[in-house]
Amino acid sequence: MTIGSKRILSYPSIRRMPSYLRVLKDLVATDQKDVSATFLAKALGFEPIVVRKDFDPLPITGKSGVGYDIHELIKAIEDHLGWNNITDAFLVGTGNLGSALLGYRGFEQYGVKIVLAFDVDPAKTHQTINDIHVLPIDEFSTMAVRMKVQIGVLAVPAEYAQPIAEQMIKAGIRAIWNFAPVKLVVPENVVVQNEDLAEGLAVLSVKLDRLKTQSVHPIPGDTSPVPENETPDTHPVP
Amino acid sequence: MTIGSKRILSYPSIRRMPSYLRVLKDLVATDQKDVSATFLAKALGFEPIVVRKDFDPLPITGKSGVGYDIHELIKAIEDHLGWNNITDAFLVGTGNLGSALLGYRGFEQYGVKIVLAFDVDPAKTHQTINDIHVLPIDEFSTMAVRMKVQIGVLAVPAEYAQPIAEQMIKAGIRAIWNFAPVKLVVPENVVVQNEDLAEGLAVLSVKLDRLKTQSVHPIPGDTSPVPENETPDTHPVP
DNA sequence: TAGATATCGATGTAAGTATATCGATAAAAG
DNA sequence: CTTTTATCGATATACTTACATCGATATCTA
Ligand SMILES: NC(=O)c1ccc[n+]([C@@H]2O[C@H](COP(=O)([O-])OP(=O)(O)OC[C@H]3O[C@@H](n4cnc5c(N)ncnc54)[C@H](O)[C@@H]3O)[C@@H](O)[C@H]2O)c1
Ligand SMILES: NC(=O)c1ccc[n+]([C@@H]2O[C@H](COP(=O)([O-])OP(=O)(O)OC[C@H]3O[C@@H](n4cnc5c(N)ncnc54)[C@H](O)[C@@H]3O)[C@@H](O)[C@H]2O)c1
Repeated sequence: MTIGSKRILSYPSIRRMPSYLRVLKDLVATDQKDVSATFLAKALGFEPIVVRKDFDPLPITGKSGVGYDIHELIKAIEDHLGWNNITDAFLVGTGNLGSALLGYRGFEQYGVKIVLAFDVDPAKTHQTINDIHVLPIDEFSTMAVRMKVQIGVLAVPAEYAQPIAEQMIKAGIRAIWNFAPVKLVVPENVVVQNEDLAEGLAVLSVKLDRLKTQSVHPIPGDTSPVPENETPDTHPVP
Repeated sequence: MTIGSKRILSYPSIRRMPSYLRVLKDLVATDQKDVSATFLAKALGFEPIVVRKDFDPLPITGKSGVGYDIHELIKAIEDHLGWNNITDAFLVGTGNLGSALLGYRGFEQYGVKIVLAFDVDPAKTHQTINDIHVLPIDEFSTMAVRMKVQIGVLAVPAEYAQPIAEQMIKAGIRAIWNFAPVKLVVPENVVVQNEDLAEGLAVLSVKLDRLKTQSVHPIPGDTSPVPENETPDTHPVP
């Protein structure tokens, strides 16, 4: 059973990688050279076993009794996610959410940089938000083709999401980060990642409900102070 | 094996519920009375089996050859999620993301209404965003206690997330929707839902990478037009 | 140097999800 | 009224993910 040894991260693993990166990058400032799975687990609220499993497919190896080399680990993760060289992205829809995204400097840490934005509303175009120019949507295709941009961020109202997605794809976009609560219909050679905030809200509601109903039967001699409470995410390979 | 029949939705199911709700509410406008799992599956890109499994724990039943009663289904979902009577929430941090969330009218559809916001920056307080008042953070506790608010939305910079969370909890907050990329340490009787956009970005990166490398070996006689491309989320009960 | 402690990596188990199959039922079509 | 089609619901299977155990190895301490 050694055929094609598993060098592919599962989606749950992939989702945890940004968290690891954050902690690891904080550690770089320290004089530490190595970090243990136990340490990362505690910092992030996972189980140490999960951490080691997550790193298992990466082309690195930890040392017993020591842990993983921090720099090696960071490099391995960034390599796997393709975050070493930052990829340019275009954003469409500079409304509430779109301009929040533009105002966020954090994405560059994750390999993506929004370099141009577009909107249909003349009141919003021909200005800059956080140093990013906002152009009329008509110029999207020209610019996308010229700059060979492959990632598009979709932050328009639901009813315009599909047509804008199609326009993106025609202009060469291969990956769409979709914030509109709509299932986009796209060709096979285009990937979509839907970001639906309502999912998290639904989970929160249910957790709160279940918390209340279960606390009707309180744990006998328990007044422990500071545990945790997380909700993860998983998924099979499409 | 009928002891305590499974009336509990899995987390993946819970995450799909908002999508169902959206489609169902659109259907209400129609004159349709029933909807089949097949229809919902097609509309959302799931498998019909998944849809039926998702509805199985709900206290409703579909009719063979017909489907589910739309109104019954909506009610069952909203009941389960506790979204029938809207719950008030407070938001802290009216920066880029926070004000985007305030500008969004959609959350009420999911049982949560942000009724007050708070910030530490005097330049941002004592104004309204989308008709929601922004107060100084010092007033949080008083207002939370007075209004018996149980849900807090955290949209402050990472370094302030933990202290603000603690302040929320002292004021009676039981559920925190956390947008800061930080693991919050909270007591057992408080639930946290972390919303980490980087997760989705990580998934998108990998999907794009895998798309490119696999397309080196194109599927032989395949030029099918409009398939799909989704990435779901799952998780075990804490 | 010897012993205690921490940690990895491999292997195995359990839990949770997704998917397939099939009989029964309801509506529509002939 | 009979046949066809669509659909649910139950059961079974496969797959993915999380979790547990244990031996081996490295570091630290006495
Ligand atoms: N704001 C939030 O917190 C939030 C939360 C969850 C989901 N969403 C989703 O994100 C999307 C955007 O939300 P928002 O609150 O920013 O809405 P918004 O109305 O504030 O912004 C939408 C922007 O898209 C622009 N636009 C409209 N049609 C366009 C077109 N054809 N081409 C280019 N630009 C166009 C508008 O001019 C506007 O600037 C929506 O689909 C919404 O459902 C938003
Ligand atoms: N903007 C995005 O697109 C985005 C994306 C992902 C994650 N986030 C996360 O969301 C959080 C907010 O991001 P942002 O872009 O809105 O940042 P921001 O700096 O624009 O806004 C932060 C707000 O919090 C306020 N604040 C600071 N300390 C406070 C305190 N002690 N009490 C009350 N208010 C306080 C500030 O005054 C400011 O208004 C951050 O943790 C960020 O990492 C943002």
